[in-house]
Amino acid sequence: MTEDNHPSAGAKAYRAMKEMILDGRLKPSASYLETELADWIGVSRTPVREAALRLEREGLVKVRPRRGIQVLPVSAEDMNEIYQLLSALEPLAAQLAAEKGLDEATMAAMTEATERMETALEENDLVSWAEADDAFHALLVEASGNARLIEATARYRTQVHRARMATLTMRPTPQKSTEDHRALLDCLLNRDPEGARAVHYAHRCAAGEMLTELLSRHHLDNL
Amino acid sequence: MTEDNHPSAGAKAYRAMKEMILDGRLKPSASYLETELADWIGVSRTPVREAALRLEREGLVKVRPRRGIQVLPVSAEDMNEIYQLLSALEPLAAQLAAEKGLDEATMAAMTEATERMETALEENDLVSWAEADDAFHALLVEASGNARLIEATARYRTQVHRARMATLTMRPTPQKSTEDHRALLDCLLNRDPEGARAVHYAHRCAAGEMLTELLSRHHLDNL
DNA sequence: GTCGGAAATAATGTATGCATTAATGTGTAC
DNA sequence: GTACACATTAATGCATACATTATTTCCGAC
Repeated sequence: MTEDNHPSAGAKAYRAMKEMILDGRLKPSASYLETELADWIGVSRTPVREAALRLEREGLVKVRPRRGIQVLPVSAEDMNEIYQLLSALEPLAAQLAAEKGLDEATMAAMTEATERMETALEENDLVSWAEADDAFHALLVEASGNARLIEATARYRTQVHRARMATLTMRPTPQKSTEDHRALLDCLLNRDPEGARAVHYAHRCAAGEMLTELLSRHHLDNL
Repeated sequence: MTEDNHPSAGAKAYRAMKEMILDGRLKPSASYLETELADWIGVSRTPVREAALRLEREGLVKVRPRRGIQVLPVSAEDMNEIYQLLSALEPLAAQLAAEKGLDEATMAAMTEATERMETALEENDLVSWAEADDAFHALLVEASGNARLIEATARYRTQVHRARMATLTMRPTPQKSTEDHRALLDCLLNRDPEGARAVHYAHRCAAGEMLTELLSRHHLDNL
């Protein structure tokens, strides 16, 4: 049957389903049966069910009794909620990271991510820019050292990713955004917690407003 | 408005396990087998496993392959992490609630909770005080209208509850804390988002420092 | 006597079958 | 013709059986 059983089937189902949602193979608002997904992934219903429950907790799907596992569309209102949260959480991460100080590896990685954003901006390579931006934010939260904070922000990453990708070409050139990252990095290196918090809070609020405005203006309510 | 009134075995297992952790029938640091819990609750392993995975996601237990489901002790460091998060999340809730304005029912309920805190303080009834305090915070977050914010804070409620109960008799009389609530309520009624945020942020920071200091001073690392 | 390896045991992870339940379609009655 | 009810069908939720794997114990060799 399944010859590829080295990683656990539960993790396989989770990753497969998440990936399928992310790349659009499972369409927003559409519903899928447990059996259907199980066949498709190559595992039984149990791990699929497990994964569905987990994805439901993460807000990506809704399991509706007898009506299938529905991929939840991300609305402008959802992104507004998420950005409100991230505008509280990430500045906290920035503050904590500045208080603790960055270790060598993190410092290098964040500097590198910032430079990648700057060069991508010059070359107008928006996809590379977004990737570097994602990496920067992930590193920042990691650097806070607060495991629960890391976990909480990770939960929203895929949804933010969907929205960001959809709006990448509509948004203005991320000049200011890139400068914000450089400014935050300076605060981190100078061990200035209050500055880091303030800079990143402003950054997040601006990003959130820009994104939700874009989404509602373009009626992107089904990401 | 938790509609988890299903007679389903899954919900039953979840509630039973959470309750057993909360009231100490399942002891911190101890491990329990899936079969054991299933027999004890009166369902099969499947819903127990489901509940265990959910509780692991909530940080209450850790499922360790072949070593059972371990009830995680809450350490001073854990409470520090949680209070850092809540110090970011709840002030946001206060701000959003003040921006939106409270509906009649919420306004009444929060006013009532505040009054209960005040009378409980006069009568030195710490348990009632803590209950009213919990209710106030829950109402505040609900009033933010941000579903993800509500969900995120709910996740830490049981752990905070454990720590608060353990330290209830050690802490100084919550005079200042009660006054803070009254001040926050005024900000909410006056529709003062910035004030609400600031007042509640200060409140949360103070509460967090007090609690973690108490926990580490009394070496309460196994709640 | 101690260390290493192999086998047995026990607990998890997965699959499957069964029963419950909700949804839909058809038939009959008004 | 429409509405309501009953029956059929199909999908989930749960339980149980099975397979996988890790841990521990025992035996043998050095």
